[in-house]
Amino acid sequence: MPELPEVETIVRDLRPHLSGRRLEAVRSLNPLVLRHPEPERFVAGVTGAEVRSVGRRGKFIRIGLESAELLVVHLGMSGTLTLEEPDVQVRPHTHLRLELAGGGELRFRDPRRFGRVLLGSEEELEAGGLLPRLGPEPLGAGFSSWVPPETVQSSLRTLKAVLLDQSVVAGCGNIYADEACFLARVRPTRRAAGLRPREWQRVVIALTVVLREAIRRRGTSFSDYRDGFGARGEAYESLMVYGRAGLPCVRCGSRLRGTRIAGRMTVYCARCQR
DNA sequence: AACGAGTCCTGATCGC
DNA sequence: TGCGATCAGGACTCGT
Repeated sequence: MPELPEVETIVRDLRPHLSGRRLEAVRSLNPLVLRHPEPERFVAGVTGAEVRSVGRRGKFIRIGLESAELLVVHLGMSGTLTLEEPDVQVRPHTHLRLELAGGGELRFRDPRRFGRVLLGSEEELEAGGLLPRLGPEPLGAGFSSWVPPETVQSSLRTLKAVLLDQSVVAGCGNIYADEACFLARVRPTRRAAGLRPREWQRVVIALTVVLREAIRRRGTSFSDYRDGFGARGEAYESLMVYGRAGLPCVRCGSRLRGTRIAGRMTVYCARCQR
């Protein structure tokens, strides 16, 4: 599932190929994935526009157009955004195809259709409540000294639930929340309010470490994720806890426990994480 | 207000 | 072998 490292990898892959290029035509569009605006306006707004920037905020891909509008893509659970040669066969569940001037095609594919596409100015999208408010970027400057807000420090929620809350920290999903908790040696089932300052500090540092390492490995290909060119990432092999319930802890060898927090599969080591 | 639960959706996997 | 049931989960909506 695409989280911050996967989205960042895609953005880095696409940026040099999209920047300065013109979006010639919308070759196909499934209205079901288009959250805003109406299809007619979307096509009119995209057609002929030059790409000025390719960026990311949390798990949102933001493609800036010369019109100052943003083409925003969220990959949901199973989404991919790839650059393809036009003659490469279009796979099922491809919901958006943007033809690039000078060859190539940007394709958004998403079998489970949890992803979505939006177009509009930042102000327009925010005013319409189409972009959720997001917490700080874990890889942004100064995050290593980040202290969770009072609302979190007094929250009855679990640490895991807090890490998954995009309004608290942007970009963390189920995989890296578990990985960060393991590296920080803090149990994800703990109440957020109960964490001591030094434990918070460990979690914060651990989160940046696991995210950076995953980016270095070009993302985790668990099932659907692919980079900007359709290739798999190799971070899956280096996961310490996610998907490893019942298997030995890489640190102490005891059996990793699997449980469910906030509806999400959660894996931790009861011996290493307190 | 804040939090849990339900919802959407398809493909992989499992058991009979 | 084949088919139905189950599971996975990001972010949104809806109750409590």
